[in-house]
Amino acid sequence: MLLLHHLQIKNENNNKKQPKPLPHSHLNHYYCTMSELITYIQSYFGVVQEKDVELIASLFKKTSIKKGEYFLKSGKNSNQLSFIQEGLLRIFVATEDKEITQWISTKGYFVTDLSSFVFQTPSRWNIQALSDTELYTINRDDYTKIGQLIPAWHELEKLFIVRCFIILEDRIFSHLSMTAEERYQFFFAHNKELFNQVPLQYIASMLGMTPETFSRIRKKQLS
Amino acid sequence: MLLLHHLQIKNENNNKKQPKPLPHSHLNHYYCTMSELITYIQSYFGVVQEKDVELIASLFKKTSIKKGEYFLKSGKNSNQLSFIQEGLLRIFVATEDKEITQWISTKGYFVTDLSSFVFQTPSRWNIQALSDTELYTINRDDYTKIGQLIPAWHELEKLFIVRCFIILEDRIFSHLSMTAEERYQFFFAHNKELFNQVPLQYIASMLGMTPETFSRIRKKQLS
DNA sequence: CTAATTTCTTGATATTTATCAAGAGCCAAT
DNA sequence: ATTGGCTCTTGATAAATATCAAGAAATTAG
Repeated sequence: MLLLHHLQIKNENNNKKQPKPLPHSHLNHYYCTMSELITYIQSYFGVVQEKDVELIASLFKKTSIKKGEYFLKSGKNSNQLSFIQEGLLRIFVATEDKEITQWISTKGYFVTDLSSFVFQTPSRWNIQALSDTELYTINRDDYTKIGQLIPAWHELEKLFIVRCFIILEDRIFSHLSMTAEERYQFFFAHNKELFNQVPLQYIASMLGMTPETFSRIRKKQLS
Repeated sequence: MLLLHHLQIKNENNNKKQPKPLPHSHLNHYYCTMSELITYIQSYFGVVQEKDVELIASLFKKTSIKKGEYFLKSGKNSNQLSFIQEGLLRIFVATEDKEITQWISTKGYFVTDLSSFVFQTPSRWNIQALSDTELYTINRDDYTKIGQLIPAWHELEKLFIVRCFIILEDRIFSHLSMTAEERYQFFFAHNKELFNQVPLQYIASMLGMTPETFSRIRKKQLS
């Protein structure tokens, strides 16, 4: 029941066909959303088996963390994958002298350290709540069960991760081909809402510039 | 037979166990090597089934392309995945005024536009041979067969792609946290050989700097 | 081997971005 | 409402990197 609201099941697309990728959205996704996932599941299985969706949904438990608390600390193993129902999480690395924000995950996205979750290695990132956050969380053992119970799951999962891979390729490309100002503009065009919700210094870091540079570019854009 | 030389099958590790990730090698891989793949297959299946390896190997056909020829042109769909037996391929984007090199794939690596290969969308990259290159190539239909014939293949494939994902995460992080000089040093430390093999301007582009900046940093390092 | 072409280096200069420092604005807790 | 602590802005300056132009070195083609 938990997730059915988000799952948006529609019994269309009766034939099993190759999933289409979403429009190629440079830079504006990272971890992927539940509705994206479901679009995949639908197009992949044809009709989503109601019982399978129920099964998957039942394995996610509602959890929450308060602003400032950590979802994951670097060095720890990640044993959970969460869907953000409401709230914001910042993924960052603390170096000697400063923090580098790798990404900010918002409502509707999945979050985990994929590396740590999959391979059970120490997490490279800290993940901290920027606001009180509600999650639907599945632990690693339960997640493994999905693969055992739904034969085509791994194939689907692969497609999902490839999409994330592509998004990262694009993000690298943005650093090879765009100036700080261009990265700002692009990101702003696709993520306006975020600018009112989180400290701008984190967005600056995520885009690879200092808060001062960010502030100056921002001023220029507003005028 | 084709690939058995590379596959380096060893009938050790008799129990099926969780594959360990390779040491976390920031920035120095992108597409992954056959031996890495096989390490995975081995640890994943426990003992590699000789017949399965034969099967996989038999689907790869030896092909070659001459220096300057294209393995893939942007806009075309990628229908092949290749293992580089010998040679060098440059993955790049041609913009109005310049070319941006996204990566250089060397002997021992797989190469394709993953996005295009998996989703059959137009390739975003050009892939061109920097030298006469020998490949073992599998087409998309045959690749699909592997998944049909070896049930655990998709799970394994997922792990492989997650590894590639992690490498990209690190590469992004290098742009958020390192200067051009630091990126040069890091890359040089891990890829010395490449500096004698390809035009340095391509490495410069790949690291996100101009050839002039690259040249000056290089001079500084040598002295 | 030689000429043509491409690649690399170097210098001068411009632009972009970072750093440091100070103050202003904004929130949140008392 | 007031205080304290963040966060953001702004200015002055420094450092990093890009651009443009020319020539040197290396490579390739004939």
